[in-house]
Amino acid sequence: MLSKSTKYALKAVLFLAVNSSENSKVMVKDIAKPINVPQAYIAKLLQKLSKENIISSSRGPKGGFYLSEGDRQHSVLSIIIAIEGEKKLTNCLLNLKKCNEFKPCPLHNKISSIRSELLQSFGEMKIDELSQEIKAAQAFLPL
Amino acid sequence: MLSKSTKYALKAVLFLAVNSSENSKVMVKDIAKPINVPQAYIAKLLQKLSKENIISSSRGPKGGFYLSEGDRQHSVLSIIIAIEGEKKLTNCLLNLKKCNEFKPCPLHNKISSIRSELLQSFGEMKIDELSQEIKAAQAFLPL
DNA sequence: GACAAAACATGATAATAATCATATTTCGGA
DNA sequence: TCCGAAATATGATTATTATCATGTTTTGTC
Repeated sequence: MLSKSTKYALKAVLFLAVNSSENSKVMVKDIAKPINVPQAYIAKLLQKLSKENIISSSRGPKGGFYLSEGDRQHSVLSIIIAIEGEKKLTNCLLNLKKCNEFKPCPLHNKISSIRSELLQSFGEMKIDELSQEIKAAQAFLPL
Repeated sequence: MLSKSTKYALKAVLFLAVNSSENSKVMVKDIAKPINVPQAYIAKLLQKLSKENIISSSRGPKGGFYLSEGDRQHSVLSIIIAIEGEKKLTNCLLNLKKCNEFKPCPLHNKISSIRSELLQSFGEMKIDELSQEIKAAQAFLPL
Protein backbone atom coordinates (compact mmCIF):
# COMPACT_ATOMS: atom_id res chain seq x y z
CA MET A 1 0.00 0.00 0.00
CA LEU A 2 2.76 2.38 0.95
CA SER A 3 6.34 1.80 -0.13
CA LYS A 4 8.98 0.83 2.36
CA SER A 5 10.65 4.20 1.89
CA THR A 6 7.45 6.01 2.75
CA LYS A 7 6.97 3.95 5.87
CA TYR A 8 10.53 4.66 6.94
CA ALA A 9 10.04 8.35 6.31
CA LEU A 10 6.84 8.46 8.32
CA LYS A 11 8.45 6.70 11.24
CA ALA A 12 11.38 9.10 11.15
CA VAL A 13 9.20 12.18 11.05
CA LEU A 14 7.05 10.93 13.91
CA PHE A 15 10.19 10.18 15.86
CA LEU A 16 11.41 13.71 15.28
CA ALA A 17 8.04 15.10 16.24
CA VAL A 18 8.34 13.49 19.63
CA ASN A 19 12.08 13.77 20.20
CA SER A 20 13.31 16.96 18.63
CA SER A 21 12.86 20.69 18.69
CA GLU A 22 14.46 23.83 17.31
CA ASN A 23 17.08 23.70 20.06
CA SER A 24 17.42 19.98 20.42
CA LYS A 25 18.38 18.51 17.10
CA VAL A 26 18.89 14.84 16.45
CA MET A 27 21.62 13.23 14.35
CA VAL A 28 20.85 10.55 11.77
CA LYS A 29 22.51 7.85 13.78
CA ASP A 30 20.31 8.67 16.74
CA ILE A 31 17.23 8.42 14.57
CA ALA A 32 18.13 5.29 12.66
CA LYS A 33 18.56 2.96 15.58
CA PRO A 34 15.36 3.58 17.55
CA ILE A 35 13.15 3.40 14.48
CA ASN A 36 15.02 0.34 13.26
CA VAL A 37 15.95 1.52 9.78
CA PRO A 38 19.37 1.28 8.10
CA GLN A 39 21.25 4.47 8.85
CA ALA A 40 22.56 5.27 5.37
CA TYR A 41 19.14 4.72 3.93
CA ILE A 42 17.20 6.87 6.33
CA ALA A 43 19.87 9.52 5.85
CA LYS A 44 18.97 9.75 2.19
CA LEU A 45 15.29 9.96 2.94
CA LEU A 46 15.82 12.65 5.56
CA GLN A 47 17.78 14.71 3.10
CA LYS A 48 14.98 14.43 0.60
CA LEU A 49 12.41 15.48 3.20
CA SER A 50 14.63 18.35 4.18
CA LYS A 51 14.97 19.52 0.61
CA GLU A 52 11.20 19.37 0.27
CA ASN A 53 10.85 21.44 3.43
CA ILE A 54 8.98 18.76 5.31
CA ILE A 55 11.61 18.70 8.03
CA SER A 56 14.42 21.05 9.06
CA SER A 57 18.12 20.49 9.43
CA SER A 58 21.37 22.23 10.18
CA ARG A 59 24.90 21.15 9.44
CA GLY A 60 28.04 21.13 11.46
CA PRO A 61 28.57 20.42 15.12
CA LYS A 62 25.44 20.68 17.21
CA GLY A 63 23.59 20.14 13.98
CA GLY A 64 21.04 17.53 13.08
CA PHE A 65 17.44 17.13 12.05
CA TYR A 66 14.42 18.58 13.80
CA LEU A 67 10.90 19.79 13.25
CA SER A 68 10.16 23.48 13.40
CA GLU A 69 6.74 24.61 14.53
CA GLY A 70 5.79 25.04 10.90
CA ASP A 71 6.99 21.56 10.02
CA ARG A 72 4.62 20.11 12.57
CA GLN A 73 1.64 21.37 10.62
CA HIS A 74 2.42 19.16 7.65
CA SER A 75 0.16 16.24 6.91
CA VAL A 76 0.92 12.58 6.46
CA LEU A 77 -0.18 13.02 2.87
CA SER A 78 2.52 15.57 2.18
CA ILE A 79 5.14 13.10 3.37
CA ILE A 80 3.76 10.33 1.21
CA ILE A 81 3.78 12.63 -1.79
CA ALA A 82 7.28 13.91 -1.04
CA ILE A 83 8.64 10.39 -1.07
CA GLU A 84 6.71 8.57 -3.73
CA GLY A 85 5.14 11.25 -5.81
CA GLU A 86 1.52 12.12 -6.37
CA LYS A 87 0.78 9.75 -9.22
CA LYS A 88 1.12 6.55 -7.26
CA LEU A 89 -1.79 7.62 -5.13
CA THR A 90 -4.13 8.92 -7.73
CA ASN A 91 -3.74 6.96 -10.93
CA CYS A 92 -6.15 4.33 -12.11
CA LEU A 93 -6.35 1.07 -10.21
CA LEU A 94 -5.75 -0.86 -13.40
CA ASN A 95 -3.17 1.55 -14.83
CA LEU A 96 -5.46 2.42 -17.68
CA LYS A 97 -4.28 5.73 -19.00
CA LYS A 98 -7.61 6.56 -20.48
CA CYS A 99 -9.64 5.72 -17.42
CA ASN A 100 -11.53 8.66 -16.00
CA GLU A 101 -14.78 9.66 -14.47
CA PHE A 102 -16.57 9.72 -17.79
CA LYS A 103 -15.14 6.53 -19.21
CA PRO A 104 -14.36 4.61 -16.05
CA CYS A 105 -12.76 1.22 -15.79
CA PRO A 106 -14.87 -1.36 -13.99
CA LEU A 107 -13.22 -0.70 -10.65
CA HIS A 108 -13.22 3.05 -10.89
CA ASN A 109 -16.62 3.96 -9.55
CA LYS A 110 -16.59 1.26 -6.94
CA ILE A 111 -13.57 2.51 -5.14
CA SER A 112 -13.22 6.14 -6.10
CA SER A 113 -15.18 7.33 -3.09
CA ILE A 114 -13.26 5.14 -0.69
CA ARG A 115 -10.02 6.23 -2.21
CA SER A 116 -10.79 9.90 -1.85
CA GLU A 117 -11.83 9.27 1.73
CA LEU A 118 -8.47 7.69 2.32
CA LEU A 119 -6.61 10.55 0.69
CA GLN A 120 -8.62 13.08 2.62
CA SER A 121 -7.89 11.23 5.80
CA PHE A 122 -4.17 11.25 5.08
CA GLY A 123 -4.43 14.92 4.33
CA GLU A 124 -6.10 15.67 7.60
CA MET A 125 -3.59 13.83 9.75
CA LYS A 126 -1.17 16.45 10.96
CA ILE A 127 2.18 15.48 12.38
CA ASP A 128 1.55 17.60 15.43
CA GLU A 129 -1.68 15.85 16.23
CA LEU A 130 -0.16 12.40 15.84
CA SER A 131 2.74 13.24 18.09
CA GLN A 132 0.32 14.46 20.75
CA GLU A 133 -1.30 11.06 20.69
CA ILE A 134 2.01 9.33 21.04
CA LYS A 135 2.91 11.53 23.96
CA ALA A 136 -0.45 10.87 25.55
CA ALA A 137 0.21 7.16 25.06
CA GLN A 138 -2.90 6.73 23.00
CA ALA A 139 -0.70 5.56 20.16
CA PHE A 140 2.62 3.79 20.09
CA LEU A 141 5.76 3.77 18.04
CA PRO A 142 7.63 0.55 18.87
CA LEU A 143 10.12 -1.38 16.82
CA MET B 1 -1.52 0.59 -4.32
CA LEU B 2 -1.76 -2.60 -6.31
CA SER B 3 1.27 -4.19 -7.91
CA LYS B 4 1.71 -4.21 -11.64
CA SER B 5 1.23 -7.97 -11.66
CA THR B 6 -2.08 -7.64 -9.89
CA LYS B 7 -3.31 -5.03 -12.32
CA TYR B 8 -2.31 -7.22 -15.23
CA ALA B 9 -4.08 -10.18 -13.68
CA LEU B 10 -7.25 -8.21 -13.11
CA LYS B 11 -7.28 -6.97 -16.66
CA ALA B 12 -6.78 -10.49 -17.96
CA VAL B 13 -9.55 -11.96 -15.85
CA LEU B 14 -11.96 -9.23 -16.86
CA PHE B 15 -11.03 -9.79 -20.47
CA LEU B 16 -11.77 -13.49 -20.08
CA ALA B 17 -15.03 -12.70 -18.34
CA VAL B 18 -16.19 -10.81 -21.39
CA ASN B 19 -14.56 -12.85 -24.14
CA SER B 20 -14.49 -16.48 -23.09
CA SER B 21 -16.71 -19.32 -22.06
CA GLU B 22 -16.54 -23.05 -21.42
CA ASN B 23 -16.71 -23.72 -25.14
CA SER B 24 -14.85 -20.72 -26.41
CA LYS B 25 -11.41 -20.68 -24.87
CA VAL B 26 -8.81 -18.03 -25.50
CA MET B 27 -5.08 -18.52 -26.01
CA VAL B 28 -2.51 -16.43 -24.18
CA LYS B 29 -1.44 -14.62 -27.30
CA ASP B 30 -5.03 -13.54 -27.90
CA ILE B 31 -5.28 -12.22 -24.38
CA ALA B 32 -1.93 -10.46 -24.20
CA LYS B 33 -2.37 -8.15 -27.13
CA PRO B 34 -5.77 -6.60 -26.41
CA ILE B 35 -4.98 -5.97 -22.77
CA ASN B 36 -1.56 -4.63 -23.70
CA VAL B 37 0.58 -6.82 -21.45
CA PRO B 38 3.75 -8.72 -22.44
CA GLN B 39 2.72 -12.18 -23.53
CA ALA B 40 5.28 -14.23 -21.62
CA TYR B 41 4.51 -12.33 -18.48
CA ILE B 42 0.75 -12.63 -18.58
CA ALA B 43 1.23 -16.31 -19.38
CA LYS B 44 2.95 -16.80 -16.04
CA LEU B 45 0.26 -14.93 -14.21
CA LEU B 46 -2.50 -16.89 -15.92
CA GLN B 47 -0.85 -20.14 -14.92
CA LYS B 48 -0.73 -19.00 -11.35
CA LEU B 49 -4.38 -17.98 -11.40
CA SER B 50 -5.23 -21.32 -12.94
CA LYS B 51 -3.35 -23.19 -10.26
CA GLU B 52 -5.21 -21.21 -7.63
CA ASN B 53 -8.50 -22.09 -9.33
CA ILE B 54 -9.40 -18.51 -10.09
CA ILE B 55 -9.59 -19.24 -13.80
CA SER B 56 -9.84 -22.44 -15.85
CA SER B 57 -7.68 -23.80 -18.63
CA SER B 58 -7.21 -26.76 -20.87
CA ARG B 59 -4.15 -27.84 -22.82
CA GLY B 60 -3.62 -29.01 -26.32
CA PRO B 61 -5.29 -27.95 -29.53
CA LYS B 62 -8.55 -26.09 -29.03
CA GLY B 63 -7.27 -25.37 -25.54
CA GLY B 64 -6.81 -22.07 -23.80
CA PHE B 65 -8.02 -20.10 -20.83
CA TYR B 66 -11.60 -19.38 -19.89
CA LEU B 67 -13.90 -18.70 -16.97
CA SER B 68 -16.32 -21.36 -15.84
CA GLU B 69 -19.57 -20.30 -14.26
CA GLY B 70 -18.02 -20.91 -10.87
CA ASP B 71 -14.97 -18.82 -11.72
CA ARG B 72 -17.22 -15.88 -12.38
CA GLN B 73 -18.33 -15.79 -8.79
CA HIS B 74 -14.85 -14.97 -7.55
CA SER B 75 -14.19 -11.54 -6.16
CA VAL B 76 -11.57 -8.97 -7.08
CA LEU B 77 -10.14 -9.52 -3.63
CA SER B 78 -9.46 -13.18 -4.30
CA ILE B 79 -7.44 -12.23 -7.37
CA ILE B 80 -5.43 -9.67 -5.48
CA ILE B 81 -4.68 -12.21 -2.79
CA ALA B 82 -3.83 -14.93 -5.30
CA ILE B 83 -1.21 -12.70 -6.88
CA GLU B 84 0.31 -10.73 -4.05
CA GLY B 85 -0.66 -12.61 -0.93
CA GLU B 86 -2.81 -11.61 1.96
CA LYS B 87 -0.21 -9.84 4.06
CA LYS B 88 0.38 -6.95 1.72
CA LEU B 89 -3.21 -5.89 2.21
CA THR B 90 -3.57 -6.31 5.90
CA ASN B 91 -0.32 -5.53 7.62
CA CYS B 92 0.39 -2.34 9.51
CA LEU B 93 0.74 0.87 7.54
CA LEU B 94 4.10 1.52 9.13
CA ASN B 95 5.24 -2.10 9.03
CA LEU B 96 5.31 -2.25 12.79
CA LYS B 97 5.12 -5.90 13.70
CA LYS B 98 3.72 -5.17 17.09
CA CYS B 99 1.04 -2.79 15.94
CA ASN B 100 -2.47 -3.98 16.72
CA GLU B 101 -5.81 -2.80 17.86
CA PHE B 102 -4.76 -2.63 21.48
CA LYS B 103 -1.39 -1.01 20.95
CA PRO B 104 -1.98 0.86 17.71
CA CYS B 105 0.54 2.90 15.80
CA PRO B 106 -0.49 6.51 15.26
CA LEU B 107 -2.01 5.80 11.88
CA HIS B 108 -3.78 2.65 12.83
CA ASN B 109 -7.07 3.93 14.20
CA LYS B 110 -7.31 6.70 11.70
CA ILE B 111 -7.37 4.47 8.69
CA SER B 112 -8.43 1.08 9.92
CA SER B 113 -12.07 1.71 9.18
CA ILE B 114 -11.37 3.03 5.72
CA ARG B 115 -9.08 0.16 5.01
CA SER B 116 -11.64 -2.43 5.99
CA GLU B 117 -14.19 -0.63 3.87
CA LEU B 118 -11.81 -0.92 0.95
CA LEU B 119 -11.18 -4.60 1.57
CA GLN B 120 -14.86 -5.27 1.95
CA SER B 121 -15.50 -3.44 -1.26
CA PHE B 122 -12.91 -5.52 -3.09
CA GLY B 123 -14.47 -8.62 -1.58
CA GLU B 124 -17.91 -7.68 -2.81
CA MET B 125 -16.90 -6.99 -6.40
CA LYS B 126 -17.64 -10.17 -8.30
CA ILE B 127 -16.12 -10.80 -11.68
CA ASP B 128 -19.50 -11.60 -13.09
CA GLU B 129 -20.98 -8.32 -11.98
CA LEU B 130 -18.08 -6.31 -13.38
CA SER B 131 -18.28 -8.04 -16.73
CA GLN B 132 -22.01 -7.26 -16.91
CA GLU B 133 -21.15 -3.60 -16.54
CA ILE B 134 -18.57 -3.79 -19.27
CA LYS B 135 -21.05 -5.49 -21.57
CA ALA B 136 -23.65 -2.87 -20.73
CA ALA B 137 -21.05 -0.22 -21.56
CA GLN B 138 -21.30 1.30 -18.15
CA ALA B 139 -17.62 0.54 -17.68
CA PHE B 140 -14.74 0.28 -20.14
CA LEU B 141 -11.63 -1.74 -20.62
CA PRO B 142 -9.44 0.13 -23.08
CA LEU B 143 -5.71 0.04 -23.51
C1' DG C 1 -0.20 -43.90 -32.63
C1' DA C 2 2.11 -39.65 -34.66
C1' DC C 3 1.80 -34.87 -34.98
C1' DA C 4 1.07 -30.38 -33.69
C1' DA C 5 -1.14 -27.03 -30.69
C1' DA C 6 -1.72 -25.49 -26.61
C1' DA C 7 -0.74 -24.83 -21.37
C1' DC C 8 2.85 -25.71 -17.96
C1' DA C 9 7.49 -25.38 -15.83
C1' DT C 10 11.91 -23.52 -15.18
C1' DG C 11 15.49 -20.54 -15.51
C1' DA C 12 17.89 -16.21 -17.46
C1' DT C 13 17.95 -11.25 -18.11
C1' DA C 14 16.52 -6.39 -17.27
C1' DA C 15 14.50 -2.68 -14.55
C1' DT C 16 13.49 -0.74 -10.37
C1' DA C 17 13.67 -0.22 -5.37
C1' DA C 18 16.38 -0.74 -1.31
C1' DT C 19 20.83 -0.70 0.86
C1' DC C 20 25.65 0.47 1.41
C1' DA C 21 29.98 3.32 0.92
C1' DT C 22 32.57 7.36 0.35
C1' DA C 23 33.75 12.00 -0.76
C1' DT C 24 32.27 17.01 -0.20
C1' DT C 25 30.31 21.04 2.03
C1' DT C 26 28.88 23.67 5.99
C1' DC C 27 29.41 25.44 10.44
C1' DG C 28 30.27 25.79 15.62
C1' DG C 29 33.98 25.98 18.89
C1' DA C 30 38.82 26.16 20.48
C1' DT D 1 41.43 30.46 11.41
C1' DC D 2 41.73 25.78 11.79
C1' DC D 3 39.68 21.37 13.24
C1' DG D 4 36.21 18.20 13.58
C1' DA D 5 31.28 17.21 13.60
C1' DA D 6 27.53 17.11 11.21
C1' DA D 7 24.42 17.16 6.84
C1' DT D 8 24.71 16.79 1.76
C1' DA D 9 25.86 14.74 -2.71
C1' DT D 10 26.98 11.09 -5.60
C1' DG D 11 27.78 6.67 -6.98
C1' DA D 12 28.13 1.43 -6.20
C1' DT D 13 26.04 -2.78 -4.69
C1' DT D 14 22.29 -5.88 -3.55
C1' DA D 15 17.44 -7.52 -3.53
C1' DT D 16 13.14 -7.60 -5.48
C1' DT D 17 10.02 -7.27 -9.23
C1' DA D 18 9.07 -7.42 -13.96
C1' DT D 19 10.26 -9.29 -18.41
C1' DC D 20 12.07 -12.58 -21.68
C1' DA D 21 13.36 -17.20 -23.56
C1' DT D 22 13.21 -22.05 -24.01
C1' DG D 23 12.19 -26.66 -22.96
C1' DT D 24 8.38 -30.24 -21.24
C1' DT D 25 3.85 -32.19 -20.82
C1' DT D 26 -0.85 -32.78 -22.16
C1' DT D 27 -4.44 -33.49 -25.52
C1' DG D 28 -7.33 -33.13 -29.62
C1' DT D 29 -7.12 -34.54 -34.55
C1' DC D 30 -5.82 -37.18 -38.56
